[in-house]
Amino acid sequence: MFFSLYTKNTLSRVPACMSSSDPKLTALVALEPEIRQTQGRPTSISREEIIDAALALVGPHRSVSTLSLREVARAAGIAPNSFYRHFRDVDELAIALIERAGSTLRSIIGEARQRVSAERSVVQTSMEVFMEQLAAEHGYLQLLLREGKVGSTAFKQAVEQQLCFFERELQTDLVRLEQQHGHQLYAPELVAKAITRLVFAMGAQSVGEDMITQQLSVQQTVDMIHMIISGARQMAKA
Amino acid sequence: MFFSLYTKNTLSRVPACMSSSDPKLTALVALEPEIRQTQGRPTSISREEIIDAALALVGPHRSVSTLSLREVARAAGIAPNSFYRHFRDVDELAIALIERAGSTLRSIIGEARQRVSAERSVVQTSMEVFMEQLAAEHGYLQLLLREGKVGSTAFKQAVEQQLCFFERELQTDLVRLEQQHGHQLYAPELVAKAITRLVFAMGAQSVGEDMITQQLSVQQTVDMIHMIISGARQMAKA
DNA sequence: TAAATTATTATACAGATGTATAGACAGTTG
DNA sequence: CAACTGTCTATACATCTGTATAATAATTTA
Repeated sequence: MFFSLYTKNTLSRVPACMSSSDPKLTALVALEPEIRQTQGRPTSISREEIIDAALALVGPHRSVSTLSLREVARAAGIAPNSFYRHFRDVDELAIALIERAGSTLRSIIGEARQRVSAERSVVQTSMEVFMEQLAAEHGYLQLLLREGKVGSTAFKQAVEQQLCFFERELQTDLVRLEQQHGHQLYAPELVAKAITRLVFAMGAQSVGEDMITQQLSVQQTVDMIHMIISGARQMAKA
Repeated sequence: MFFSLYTKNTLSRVPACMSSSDPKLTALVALEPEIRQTQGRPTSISREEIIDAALALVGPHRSVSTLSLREVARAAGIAPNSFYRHFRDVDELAIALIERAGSTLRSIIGEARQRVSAERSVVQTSMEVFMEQLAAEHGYLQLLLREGKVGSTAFKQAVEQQLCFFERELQTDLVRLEQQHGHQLYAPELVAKAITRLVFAMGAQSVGEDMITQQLSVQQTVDMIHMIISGARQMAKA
């Protein structure tokens, strides 16, 4: 009787709604054949499950580029060679990981935007969403922050795209709120960019720290943001 | 006749003046015995030369954590086991790399600060120095930016410490200059921190970009810094 | 001179890695 | 039923890794 050495382990799945729908983003990575094969043995494991396994392997600190093919295959419960049926190499897996992290965060941010539309402070809400995602166990944000610095140009572009998305949303919200309060901002696109970068930098620093240290970072960041906004108002008057 | 397999390759040295002199910093890494051994065979290769070799290996993108002991030893022209005479493992080497990058950059910036004492803008000069270093072929700045995001907790702490040094020096400069101009800053330590993080974030983004894109980033960053300072002045009045 | 001490070396070994090869499995199509 | 086809597995191999061991080289000390 046949007994496989590779037993598939159970891994947490992400909801299907989190899959990418952005044409530019999916164009970056190698497409998975959408059409099911009409002949031959069906795949026992999906591309997504390998991504899940890899995602579980890269902890809060580890870089995707340090993943080995055998390691991922082991975690996914398949033979090392079966990996090739889904990805050309580990780099292709890494791109897929980034793509998924980006698209997932997009959908999350989309939901968060509706919270902002209430009377709550943009700054406060944005920070909350950011810290939530930073602390989230799936680690998508941490992955983005990490690979943007290390990986190839493709990695960095993927991260940069996400940051620009943040900025654009923040800018429109800022302009709207300032008008409501009778203020005006100097170079609102720069304000949004400064805030975004600052938040990401401060967030990346405080990852893995204890609760009170994180809260201190949040408070510091909020103060910094107030400086920026106050300065931008001042410069608009001049 | 004896013939060594490992031939020492020539590598660019850095001036001796760039070695660290900060007590807190050297306490972090394993101390190199300052006192020359009174007995036994002298070391044929110095700790610094191994660091040079490793620095040459990690290019603009590669992370220090991907270096292998044998690889470094090969590049330094020594036997793999000789590595242990200088470092416990590769992680310790990595810390030393970060430490050197930080101390080197601070000495460079220290020199640049004297340029500032003329009538030129602090902000403008600081940014110029920063971008110079980002483009410099030794890659110290890129190393700092990279390892802060990727490596283990020890790496991150080492980078964090370097950033704190930057902040402290910037803070004293800011306070002094503001007093000279009859201004006052709200929470100068926060101002210094915000500027430092922002500059590093913007710099990390524009690394590898073309000249005009980089110059745009510089201008944007300068504007951002002006916002922060203007805001901090405003908040000091209130 | 010889002894002591330390740095460095060559050799070796167990484990991990990427991948090539050939065959076993599970479906579809005739 | 028997081909066909694509997926998976087991095995194997060359390479690289970190490190243990023992021997050698170079210097100081007695």
